[in-house]
Parts: sequence; structure tokens; C-alpha cells
Amino acid sequence: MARPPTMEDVAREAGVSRALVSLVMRDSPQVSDKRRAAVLKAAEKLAYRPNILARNLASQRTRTLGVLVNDLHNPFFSEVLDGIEEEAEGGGLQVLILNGGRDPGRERRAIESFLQLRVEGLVLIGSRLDDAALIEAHSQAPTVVVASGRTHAAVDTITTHEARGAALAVDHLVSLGHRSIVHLDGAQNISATPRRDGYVAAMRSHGLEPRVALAGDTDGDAHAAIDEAMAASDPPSAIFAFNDLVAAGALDHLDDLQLRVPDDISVVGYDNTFIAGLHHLALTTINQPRVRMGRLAVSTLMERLNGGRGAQVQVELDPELVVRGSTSAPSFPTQSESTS
Amino acid sequence: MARPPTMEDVAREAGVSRALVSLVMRDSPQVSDKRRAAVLKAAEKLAYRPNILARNLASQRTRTLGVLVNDLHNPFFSEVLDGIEEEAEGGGLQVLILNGGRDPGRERRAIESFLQLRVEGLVLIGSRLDDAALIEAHSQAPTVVVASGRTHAAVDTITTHEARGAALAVDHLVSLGHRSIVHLDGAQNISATPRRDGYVAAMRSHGLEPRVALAGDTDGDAHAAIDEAMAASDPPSAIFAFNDLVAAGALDHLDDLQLRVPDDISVVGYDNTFIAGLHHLALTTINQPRVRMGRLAVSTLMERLNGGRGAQVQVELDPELVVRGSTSAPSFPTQSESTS
DNA sequence: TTGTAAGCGTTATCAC
DNA sequence: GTGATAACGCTTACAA
Repeated sequence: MARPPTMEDVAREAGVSRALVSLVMRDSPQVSDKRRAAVLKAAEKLAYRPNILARNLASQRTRTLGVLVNDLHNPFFSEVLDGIEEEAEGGGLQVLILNGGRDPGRERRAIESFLQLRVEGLVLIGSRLDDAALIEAHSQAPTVVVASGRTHAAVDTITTHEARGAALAVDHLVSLGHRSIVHLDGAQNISATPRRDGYVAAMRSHGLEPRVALAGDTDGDAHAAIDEAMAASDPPSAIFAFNDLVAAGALDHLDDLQLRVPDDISVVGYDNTFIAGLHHLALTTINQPRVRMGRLAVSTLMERLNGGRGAQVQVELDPELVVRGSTSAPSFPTQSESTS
Repeated sequence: MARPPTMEDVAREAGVSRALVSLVMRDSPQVSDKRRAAVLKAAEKLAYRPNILARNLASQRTRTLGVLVNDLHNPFFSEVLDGIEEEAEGGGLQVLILNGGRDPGRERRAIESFLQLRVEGLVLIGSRLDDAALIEAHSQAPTVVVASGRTHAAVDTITTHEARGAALAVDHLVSLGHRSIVHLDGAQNISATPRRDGYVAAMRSHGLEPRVALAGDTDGDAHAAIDEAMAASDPPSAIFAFNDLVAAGALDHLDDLQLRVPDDISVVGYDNTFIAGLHHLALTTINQPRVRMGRLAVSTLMERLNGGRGAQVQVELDPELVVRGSTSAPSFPTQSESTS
């Protein structure tokens, strides 16, 4: 690879000063049409491409956002990314994406990379970083946390009320007549706690006993948890899975076990990703407004970058129940019902 | 945000020269333990973070790879990314991800961004860029094209033989007894041509008439194409969809039409993403070794960066048929069969 | 082993 | 309008 041409080369070719070329590249109005044309022609001829590293270093600005995504495999995140990219494009911000891969160590390293690259803002989607790390990041670049299932003291937050979302799931199942409902817990996922807590509280409010089985946040994580739940003396009539991926895994394994959904057992997911909408899954689930969350994250960040805002931004959107075909009334009375 | 500390600040704090700090930061062995400790302590105290922009500018190296992904929504791509990230991490390369969003204009801008950032190599996954653009990119930074469904004259390529993959699908369906097989075409997708061509050739080799319906590469693109195909006087007994996403959309719409899969109609996808493996879809599909393709892309790039290699690398892996539950023998003889 | 000083390719502040 | 020239924060010979 030959050394790329520099501004100096273009200046020489066009017979002007380097500063003039710089002005043209940033299309400053205060350049004569004649010179501008000459510079552009020279740049074209040399296939000149501004060195962003040098530009950012000199200008002390990067106009770049770092977006850390918890898990690129989960469609939930790519849909939030859509919103982020739309809004960033409108604001003239470059978006850089790094994948946390559901690994806190990797998340830390990603943030470090972003900060070393001097991004002007950070968006953390579904990140597992603790408050200390968030505050540390925020002190270096304005940070907004998206979809963490709670608000954070010191950082702008865009999230949904996930405990309420979990309650929507439970209420729906209870209203159908279910009394024995197992929750497949999200384990290390940042949203595991609020969803589990919401589930537990909602169960109790109905006078029902919560039953939590440890699963995870991917489709492979449902298997063992289902086995455990179904092996109980009192198998559940419904399952509230941590998210759509886990719910899909649950559907698979219930199928292995010859259990029909929803006839033998009902299943609810969370996130309302496109997977839930597939007719063959037809997953009843809890919607989060993903694209909107992404857009809000970036617009919040932009307000901060533009110097506005003092108070923390804590947006908490409402989750919504989306009923599809994976839930129905239990086919026969559950044990707890028959004894009550 | 306070101005971040510079190397100069650290040097002053530690009572050494800036160059010494630089050596420590890149942990050079030729620094005395005493000084090293002092520098690290000062850096720690000031929460110093090297400015990568400045480092890259000065060293004329970035150790960074730009990865352009055609569509972050398609799980196929995130799985290729897994391979890329694994291999890059091993090689000490930073990976930057940009989303092409299935839009050639956006792809061009992404490449431009990467080149301006002076990435040392480019990986284009499922990119729609034409050869001229590829050659142009390759002249600036070694470029490897992944999963484009063909080899490219002037650029390293890691792909599978997609015409052969399509033939596997057709052969499978024909061996089950299907004779009327419609292909849902990938439209603008880079792989649309090889898969369609492979389909057409395979059909002809069996003495069957190819039937192509224009669809696309997302789950929403199947609807109209299915309607068109099923409205024909001679509706097909099997569908070979462009990819798993389209196949999933096809399953949905066939469901709308009250057609049972595979009893009334068989469906084959392409890519073997996790979606195909969901029991409720149980999609027969064509596998591409995604992670391996990602790893190969990066290892190829690294060889180039290390100065090795003259000849183009053209890796063409074999696609594989994965039979699941969405295909079976047609339930009743098709028209063409009954007349033969 | 450590320090000095000359870049790296820009932007930005001044003069002219 | 245009052109010098000093930053920007770092790396890297080359000296010491």
C-alpha cells in the first residue's frame, strides 16, 4: 500500500497553501470559487482522503459515538441499533459499534477502547457494568444506558419498567387461569433482576408461590431449567421466560418433551423481537419500543453534547403485553387450584 | 468533561521524560523496574488513558480492522462476526463494525469512513459493492470479501459455492419427488444471482422448468412472492427460499394461506442460522460454515498485513444440506408427474 | 536505560 | 481570501 496523499500533496498540486486546502475540505464559505475548484480537482486527481486521525487530534473533536452492544446475536439489540443509527445520522455523528459478547471483561475493554478513541459519547445497551464503572465512563464521556431495566443514579437512562413488564406477563397468565407459573431467570443478564423481582412480586400479589428456575439469556439456556421445572412433583402449567430467545429455546425443549404449547403448557417471552412474531412460534411476549429507545438514547446524548441539560435524564417507557398463540387457559385444573 | 491528562502530564508527575512514559505504555522491556513503577503509578493516579488518535497518527499504524456487515438483523452475519472477533483478538487487532443496512450508498460511506480512519484491513461481509469499488478499496487497504457467493478477480475471497448450495436444495427436493419447485429470489442481495443460477441450472439438469419469484432477503419479503407463486394455475409443491429469513417469512405466509408444511408444501432455506434450528420451524436448509468463514477472513488479512502472500486467496468452502422437518415427499402427484 | 527533538497530518489563530 | 505557523498527543530515531 502506497502512502496515502496528504493535504500537503493536494496543496502542492493545486498551487495553494495547506490551510486553504483544509478550508475547502471542511467546505468553508470563505474560499473563492476559483481556488475551491482547483483544490477539489487536485484532491480528486490524487484520490485524497482526509486523515480523520489527524483531523480529530487537531480539532479536539471526533463527532463519534461509541455503542456497546451486549449481544449481537439477540435481535433485540440490532433493533435498538436501528434507532441509534437513524438518529445519529441526522445529527452528523459517526457511530462505532463494539460487541460485548455477554462478557463483562470484554465490555470493560470495549469501553476502554472507545475512550481511547476519544468518542464523544457512549451508549451502553443491555450492559452488565456496575454503577462504579458507569460513573467512571460517564466522567470521561457522556454516557447513556439503554435497556438496563432500571434507572441509574448518575447516568442518563433509557429503559422500560421491566418489573411492570414481568407483572404484565404474570397477570395475563393468571387471568387465563394459571396458578403454577415458573419463571426462567436471566441469570447474569442485567435485566434478570428486575424481571425476576417483578415476577415474584406479581405472583405474591395474586397469592401465588413464585417458582424461579435459573436459565440465562440465550436459546440454549432453557433446556436444563425446563427439565428441572417439569421434574417437580407439581409441574407448572405456564412458563414466563426471561426473553424471546429463551422462550424459543423453551418451545423447542417442550417439543422434545412432547408437551404441546399452549394446550399442555403456556409460554410467555420478553422483548417482542421478530422471532416472537413468527407464526410457528406465535409467542405471547412483552414489547419494548426498541427503535424509539435507540433514538432517545442518541437524542439525549446530543443534548448533552450541545451543552444543554443539567439534570439526569431518566426515561422509563412502558412495556406492553402482546398476546399471540403461545398462551391459553390451562387445559385441566392445576393442583393448587383443586386444593383451594 | 475535563481535558484528559496527556503523556506530558504523566511524565511530569513521574519526574521522567515523555519518551520514557511512551516506552512504558507500550511495555517496552528496556525500562528499569524503578522507572516503570513510577510511571505506572503516576498514570494510575492521573487516570491516564493513551490517546489512540495521536498514537496511530505518530506510529502510522492503527492495528485496526474495519468490518462492514450487510445486515445486522440477519443472524448469519453475527455468526460470521463471531469468527472474525475471535481471530482478530488472537492477532491483537481491534475490530470496528459498521452496518451497511442493505444499502449500497451506506456501504460506500462506511468504507470511506474506514479508510479515513486508516484501518489496516477491510472485511466486507455480504457486501453489494461492485468490483470497481472493491478494487478501489483494496488499493487503499487489503480487503477480503466474505460470503459474496462468488470469487472476485482482484480481491481475496472467502465464500461458499452457492450455486452448488442451491443445487443441493433442488436435488433434495427432487429426490423427495417434487417437480414443481419455486425459488424465492434474493433480489438485490449479492448472493441472489449465484443461488438463482444454481437453482435454474439444477432444475434444468433434472429436466424441470425453473420458476423464479422475486422476493428479497428479509422475512417480510416472502409474502408477495408466495402469493404470486400460489396464484398460478399450477401451484408449486415446494419452495426454495433465498435464505432462512425469507423461508421463515414464507412459513408464516403459508400458514396464513392454511397450507401445512411439509404436508401441503415443502420449504427449504439457506444459511442454517439458529432460526432454522428452532423446532417449530425445523427448516431444512443449506449450511454455510459461518464462524470458520469469519476466522479465515481475518487470518487471510493478517497474512497480507505481515507482508506474506502474493497470489489472491480464493477460498471456496462447501455448502451442506441440513435436512429437518420442513421438507417431505409431495402428498399427491404433481401435474407434471401425472402427465409424464 | 533515559532524554532530546523531529515528525505524523490535521486544525486554528493570526497576520497580510 | 489566503498563507504562515503554532498546536494536537503521541512515536521514534538518535544522543547521551
